[in-house]
Amino acid sequence: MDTLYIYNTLSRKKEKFEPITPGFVGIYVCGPTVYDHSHVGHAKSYISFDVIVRYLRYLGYKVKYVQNLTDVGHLLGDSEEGEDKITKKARLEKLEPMEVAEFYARSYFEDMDILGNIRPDISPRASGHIIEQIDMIRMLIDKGLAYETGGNVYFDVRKFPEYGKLSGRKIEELEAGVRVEVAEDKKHPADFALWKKAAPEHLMKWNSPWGKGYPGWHIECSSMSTKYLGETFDIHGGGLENIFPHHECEIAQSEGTFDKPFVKYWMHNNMVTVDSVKMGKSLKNFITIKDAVKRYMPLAIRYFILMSHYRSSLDFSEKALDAATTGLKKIQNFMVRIQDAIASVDETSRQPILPLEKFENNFRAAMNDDFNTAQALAATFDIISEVNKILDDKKNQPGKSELQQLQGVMKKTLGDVLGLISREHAESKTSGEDFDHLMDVLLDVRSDLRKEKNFQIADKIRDGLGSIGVSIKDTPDGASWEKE
RNA sequence: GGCGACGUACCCAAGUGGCUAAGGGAGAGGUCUGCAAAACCUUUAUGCGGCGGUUCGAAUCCGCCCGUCGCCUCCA
Repeated sequence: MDTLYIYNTLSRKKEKFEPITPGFVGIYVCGPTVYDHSHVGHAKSYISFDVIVRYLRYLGYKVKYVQNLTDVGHLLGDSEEGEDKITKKARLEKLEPMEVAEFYARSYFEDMDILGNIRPDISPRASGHIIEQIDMIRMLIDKGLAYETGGNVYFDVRKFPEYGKLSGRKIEELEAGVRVEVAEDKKHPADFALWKKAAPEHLMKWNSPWGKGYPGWHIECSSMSTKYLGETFDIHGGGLENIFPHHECEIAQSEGTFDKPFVKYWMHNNMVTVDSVKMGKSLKNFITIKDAVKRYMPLAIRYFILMSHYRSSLDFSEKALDAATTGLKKIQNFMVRIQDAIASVDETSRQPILPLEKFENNFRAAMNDDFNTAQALAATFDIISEVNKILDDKKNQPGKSELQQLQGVMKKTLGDVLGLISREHAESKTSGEDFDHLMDVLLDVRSDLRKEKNFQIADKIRDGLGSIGVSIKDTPDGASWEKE
C-alpha cells in the first residue's frame, strides 16, 4: 500500500497516515446547518472530503464516513435571547422548525448528489441524538469539567489545561479582545455552553436534567462522532473557520469525557472567495449550488474545485468557471475518443505503447501528498495529451485490450477517485439502444449526403442535432456523436 | 489587540532547497478539414510582492517592509 501523507492541523505538519486499526478508517466531517440552500463554498468543503474518502477507498481502506446534519438550530447574533437560525427561518416562512430543517436537508442532499458526491455512510441528525448529548454533558458535570447554573451548563475551560492546543490559542489571551458580550453566569469568559435554557417562546427545546432547553453549539459533534466512530477515531474534517472555537471545544468535551485522544488527524479545507473575500451568508456574496448548476455543468464546478488544493483558498469567478467548463470538456472528449477507438480498433496483440503505468504512478504520488488534486489533474492532462498524440499517429495504434486497460485506469482515477466522469462518459455515450440505432441511421444518411457534397442538408442535420444537445464531430474515420 | 494564512504569466492554479518554474483557460500563428468541432504542433514568467541575509545553490529557509485575506460570534 502506498504511503499517504496528510497535513494535520494539530501538528501543523504533513504526517504519514497510519490508521488506528490497520485497513480501516473512521472519518467525521462537520456537516451543514440545514436552514438555507448550500452555496459554492459548501461545495468546496464537501467535494474535498468526498474525494478524500474516495481516495482512501481507492487505496483499499474500508472507510466509515460520518457527516452530521445540524438541525437543532443555534443562537443568532450575540443576544442570549436570540432566536436560533432554524426558528428564525421557520417564523419567516411560517413553517414548523422541523419542516424547515427537513426541507433544507433534502436540498442539501440534492445538491451533493448533483455535484457527484457519494453520500456519507451515516448522516446523523443532532435532533435525533439529544439523549446522547445529555449523557455526555452529565458525564462532564460528574467529572467536574462542567457546571450548571440556572438551567445553563457550561464547560469549565480552566479545568482542561490542553484547551487551545488545536488553534494555538491560550485561555488567558481569550479574555482580551473578545467581541462578544460575556454571559454573566460564566465562571470564565472562554467557558462555552453545553446546554442552554430555553426561553418560553423558544420552539426547539427538549427536557433535560437541567430543565427545558437545547444543546450547545459543539456537543453534537462530540457525541455523534464518538458514538459512531469510537472514542478515538482517525480523521475529523471541516472548514478551517471551525478550528476555533468549534473543533477546539469538541476536543475539550470529548477528551474530557473519555480521557483519551479524540482524533488522530485533523483536516481543514480552505474557503471559496469572491474577489478574494470569503464567500458567505453574511456578506451576501454567495452563489447557491442550485443557481450555479443552472449556469455551469455540475461537474465543471467539481473540476473547478479540484483544480486547487483543498487547503488553498479558491477564487470564484465567471472566467474561472468558464475555463473549468472547457477543461472538463477536454476530459470528456477524451473519454469519448477512447470509447470510439475501442469500438473501431480490431483486436490485435500489439506491444503496449500507452504510458499507463507512468500516469498511475504520477496520479498516486500527487494524491499521496496530502490529496493534491491539482497535481493529479495535471498528471491526467499529461496522459490525455500523450494518448491523443498516439491516436493521431495512424502508423502506430494501440491494441484494443490496451485501450480497454486505459479506459479502466481512467475510470478508476478520474472516475472513482475524482468523480469527474459522468455515467454517460464512463460506460458509453449512449442513452438507450433505440437512441443509438436512431443516431446510426441518421449519421449514415448524413454521411451519404456529404459524399454527394450536399453540405447544406448535412449541416442542417448537424445543427438540428446540436440544438437538442447532440454534438457531431466529423473525423477521418467517420462521424462521432456525443450527447450533452 | 491575539492567533493564522496568502502574494507564481493576461486569468485560474501546482510547486516549499538543486534538471530547461506543472497543468488548465485565454491570446497569436500553423497542421488537418467542404465548413464546423475535436485533436496535434509552435508561441506567451532569465523570473515567482519588495529589499536584505543564510547557502556552492532559494519561488522555496531567515529577517524586515508592502499588500490581501481568514479566525477570535453561528459559519464549509
